[in-house]
Amino acid sequence: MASRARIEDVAAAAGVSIKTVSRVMNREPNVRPETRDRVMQAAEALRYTPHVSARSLAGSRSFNIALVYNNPSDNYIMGVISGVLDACACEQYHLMLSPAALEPESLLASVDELMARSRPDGLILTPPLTDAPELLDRLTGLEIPFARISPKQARDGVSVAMDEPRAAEQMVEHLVALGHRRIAHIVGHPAHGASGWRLEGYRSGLARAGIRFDPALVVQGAFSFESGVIAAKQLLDLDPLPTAIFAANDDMAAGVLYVAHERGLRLPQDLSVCGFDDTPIARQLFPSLTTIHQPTREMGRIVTQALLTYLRDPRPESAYRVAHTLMVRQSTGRPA
Amino acid sequence: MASRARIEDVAAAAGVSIKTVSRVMNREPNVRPETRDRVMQAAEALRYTPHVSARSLAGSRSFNIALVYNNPSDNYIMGVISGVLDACACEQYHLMLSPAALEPESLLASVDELMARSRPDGLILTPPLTDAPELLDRLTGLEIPFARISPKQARDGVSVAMDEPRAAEQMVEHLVALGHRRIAHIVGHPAHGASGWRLEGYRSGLARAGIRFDPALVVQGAFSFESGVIAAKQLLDLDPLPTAIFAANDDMAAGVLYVAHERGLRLPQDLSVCGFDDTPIARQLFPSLTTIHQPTREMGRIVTQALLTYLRDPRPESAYRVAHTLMVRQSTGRPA
DNA sequence: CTGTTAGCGCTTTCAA
DNA sequence: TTGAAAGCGCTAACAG
Repeated sequence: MASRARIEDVAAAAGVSIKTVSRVMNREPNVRPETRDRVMQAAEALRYTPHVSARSLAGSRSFNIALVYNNPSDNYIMGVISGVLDACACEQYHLMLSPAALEPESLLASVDELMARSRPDGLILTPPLTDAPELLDRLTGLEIPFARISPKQARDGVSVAMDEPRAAEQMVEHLVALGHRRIAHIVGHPAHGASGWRLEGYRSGLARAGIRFDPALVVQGAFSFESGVIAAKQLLDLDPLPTAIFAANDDMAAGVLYVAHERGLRLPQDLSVCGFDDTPIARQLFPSLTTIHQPTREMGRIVTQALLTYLRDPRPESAYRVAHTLMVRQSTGRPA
Repeated sequence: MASRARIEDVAAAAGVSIKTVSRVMNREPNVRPETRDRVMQAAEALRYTPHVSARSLAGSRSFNIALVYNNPSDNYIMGVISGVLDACACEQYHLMLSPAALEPESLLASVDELMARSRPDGLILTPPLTDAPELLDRLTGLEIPFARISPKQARDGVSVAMDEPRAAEQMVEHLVALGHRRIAHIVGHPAHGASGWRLEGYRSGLARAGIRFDPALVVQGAFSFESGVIAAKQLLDLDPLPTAIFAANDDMAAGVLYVAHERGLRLPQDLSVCGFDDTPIARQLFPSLTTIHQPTREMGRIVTQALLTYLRDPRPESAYRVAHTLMVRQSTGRPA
């Protein structure tokens, strides 16, 4: 590979000093438009790309942001990653991946390691790390900016979230409209804010339909397929059976479908099932799953844009909200 | 954050020159063990971590490797990523993600962009990019080292793969042992080497069992759920029906299950179905899917270790092989 | 609005 | 086996 053009080559070609080139490349003010154009042309002609390490060393920022995650769902993380990369591409930032443990000790250890090695300019936290108090305290202490996806507890700083209670409520409304009254709910993992919000939406959905809340119809799960299987067995041992089961995510809903099939129930005639998130599995199950679409990629993109903006110009408030969509498929229908 | 220790701090603490510290940190020879120990202790005491940008600028390597991917399966990519990160962590390398298009023009454009911005020291290619001729030619021209996961066509350089034909053959053996003779196959996407290997294994499995190859039982798919649905409909319109369908991946097998359920077939009594890859969906479908486990994380780890080794000491040959596992679950059984 | 100078923290080259 | 000096390519602080 022919050695790349350097800033001084561009400066020479444009007949200016390297500092002026630097100004243009960094979109700093105080450059005459005419000069700017000349520099831009020279840069393009030489196919000049600033050397990240040199910028980083001289400017003491790394142009890295890190995504700290601990989430069993590959689809969720890949969605977020795609969005983060979309936003990074626009601003010449790079993404560092940082899988982390949940236990405070090793979580903090891996974050310290990350800070030492990658020296990111900012972090993005995914649930449930988004609400890990030790982590938030550490980052605050380090004075490193971070952005949070779907945080349970509000704080100053950058965040993005769906209106999860409302989405869950709409799911219940959908079931009620089909004629269901005996609607069960499988709660998600307690560490995730989403579990509480979805339960909350479930309850308010029932309340709005004038259906009494029945604790026997609410079972604790953990967002995993296996936890859905266990919860489904418990719910399908009830007498009378619920006519619908609303699982707090798609994986648990898959567990419900599994048990329902094992027991020979016809879906959705004998039992309606719905999930949450709209992961690819929702389309691939039989019957295909009614669920709430969570726009993970968009969330990743928005929260990253907001973080990068924040890095330039910190403002205390920037909580973004994204829209969800109810995806009605084959797993919900009128009760027999 | 208190400013981090620099190499000169370590040098001062250990009573040596910064060059000696540099030698120790880079595991270069020509340092007395005693001196080395002293430096190591000082480094540890000061919690010294070399500044990546400074190393990169001075040493003209980036300590980045890039993963170039274009693969619809989140699980596959996340598996590989996890393995790559495992290997990177050991050697202080960083991973840059580079989603790419399949069309040669934009593929090359995004790779050029990657090279300009991240200046990776090496690349890792996933299928089907692993076999994109334009890409391989470009990288060879640039003289940038790359490693290939599951390459279709052998070349010099680093690679890792499973024995896919043998795995597919074993799957057929499993079906034959259950008593199946009329075994259909859904072929994967033509751009992937895996499609050919799995078809090859299917054919040799039949041959070894003395079963005549019947072209009517082989249908083209594309590795997607939808393509599996279409192929399944075609196969299940046959008369007589096949007693088993071997899909070249799990997503297509999910499509087969879907159609089988729609048609009221009992599984596995009326039809055995099996897939390939052992993605999470294999456990979550009903009935759970017999499949071949592909160790994506291990593949990512091995190919990265090999690439990093190659960067230090290029050798023409380093093709690694990983083991697969037949996962027998509920979707295969004796034909009625 | 533009240019000059001095580093950023490390590796390299060469000398000791 | 060790060290001194000279950059790597860029930005920051200041001067014009």
